[in-house]
Amino acid sequence: MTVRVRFAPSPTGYPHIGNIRTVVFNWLFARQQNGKLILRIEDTDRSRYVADALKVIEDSLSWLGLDWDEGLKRDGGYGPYVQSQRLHIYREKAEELIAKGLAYRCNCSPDRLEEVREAMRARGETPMYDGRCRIKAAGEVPAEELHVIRLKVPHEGTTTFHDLLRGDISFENALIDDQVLLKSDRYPTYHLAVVVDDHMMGITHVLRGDDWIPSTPKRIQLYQAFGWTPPIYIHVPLVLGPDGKKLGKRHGATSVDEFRRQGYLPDALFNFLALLGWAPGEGDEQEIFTRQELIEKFNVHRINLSPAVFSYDKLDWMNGAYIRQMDPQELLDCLIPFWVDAGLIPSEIPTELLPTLRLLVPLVQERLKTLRDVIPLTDFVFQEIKMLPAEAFVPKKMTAEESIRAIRETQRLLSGLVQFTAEEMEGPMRELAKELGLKAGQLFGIVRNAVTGKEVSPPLFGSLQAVGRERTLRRLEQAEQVLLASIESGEV
RNA sequence: GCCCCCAUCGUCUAGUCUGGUCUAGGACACAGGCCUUUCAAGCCUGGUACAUGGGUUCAAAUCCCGUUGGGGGCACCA
Repeated sequence: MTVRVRFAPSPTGYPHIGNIRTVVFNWLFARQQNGKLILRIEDTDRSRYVADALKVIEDSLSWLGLDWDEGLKRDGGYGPYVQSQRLHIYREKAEELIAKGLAYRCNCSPDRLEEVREAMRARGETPMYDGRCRIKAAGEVPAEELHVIRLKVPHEGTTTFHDLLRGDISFENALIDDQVLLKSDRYPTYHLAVVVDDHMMGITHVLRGDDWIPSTPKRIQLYQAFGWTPPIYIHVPLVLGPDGKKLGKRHGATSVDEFRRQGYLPDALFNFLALLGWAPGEGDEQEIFTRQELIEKFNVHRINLSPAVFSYDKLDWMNGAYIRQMDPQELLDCLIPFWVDAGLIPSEIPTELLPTLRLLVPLVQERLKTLRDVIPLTDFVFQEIKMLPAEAFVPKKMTAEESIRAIRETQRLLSGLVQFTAEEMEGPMRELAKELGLKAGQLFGIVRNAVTGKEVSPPLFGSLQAVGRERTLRRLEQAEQVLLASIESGEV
């Protein structure tokens, strides 16, 4: 039997990282089993429809490398894969259940339903439909009138389903609501559509968040009403925010697109997500895996049962690890859009700028946790800096006069270099420190603070080379002016 | 309120099925050190966990029950 799994988002928002982790599991399972991943769009809620959600869903999945075999834009013979294009099927199936006496029309008003639920809540009972229309004679609620169709769930007995990871899970039928199958706008609810589609599309395994467990018995009741065999259920634990609650919009930047914009690499995010709630085990202590390794090692039976908190710290570390192992040219290509977005370089990159960019890459590579980190790390190369206050140019155990002398000697040295490169300047600068009776760190610190405008920067000489001789000398000059002014005003 | 799921370091986890090799292993984060022009990276060292009570057993992180704690669900949303 070919494994067929699906991811069925609804275009009511942008895919967030919790749902995507579940897609990662589905994808891994499908790839490993040589099965198919189907992407189906569940757009049956017209009131919450978000116009560009579909495109963002597609882009997010593609960006993460989560390709699907069938579904949206990829026909596999089971289409259409967009539920709003299958309305006639759901209507037909709902009517079929009415004909079999397993469903009924209900014209209770939303207000009345709310009253009923409220009263039950007040009595400490599980709020559900009281079945007023369930006992009406066939035809009492005319098909032409505004109404919904509900499933007639038995009041006696229990409904049990098997979860691959947790074993049998049972629910009292008396606590299962007479679920609405077809809404008054003639669109199906999730419950009807998902059962009909999963069955008709030959879905073999349903891997989804365990927040769906409580509604699964409704699904089972429907399968029984239709006389179909349910798929194998694999409920995976939820992804929690740092506060221990189900990860969602309230946790801020959780959409896949935001991770992209923040400078996370798709491979790193994928690797991280795969390890959230799953581990290879058997003594395997590896953390960084290629996709191929993940596909080979993945095992649904090893998915954890308890929810996992999403750790930005660990993701940052992993992203940094991926960045460090990148080829410099590849990293440069990834970095350029971030420089452009920050307005540091034009989108049409002048060729004379390329050597500078190439020079910068090895300087920042091991310092980046995210691609976006490159902006604060290198902005001084592309734009004018704000001079630091005089104190920044006077290291401990030094006077302003000594600093001025150090700056002047540095200027002299740098102006005299034949080639303004990191290799050319390092030796002489170390010599200079010695001559001035300074530690290398003291002299370099002054220069760093003057030229980069920061106390933390990439390696100094490469930074100077990137800034260029002319601007380096000018900034040193400005630092000197700051020092002179402070001496005059008696600050230092 | 009712129903369901879950329970090893702060976090992600290995170990649990097939009790002994676990004075509980790894990773992230944290602390200290080395390296060092800053910051990183790298290397070394350190602290921190089997929720709790009762069983079963020669022996329990591992099996059973209760308790507690956490999470989720109870729509004409998915």
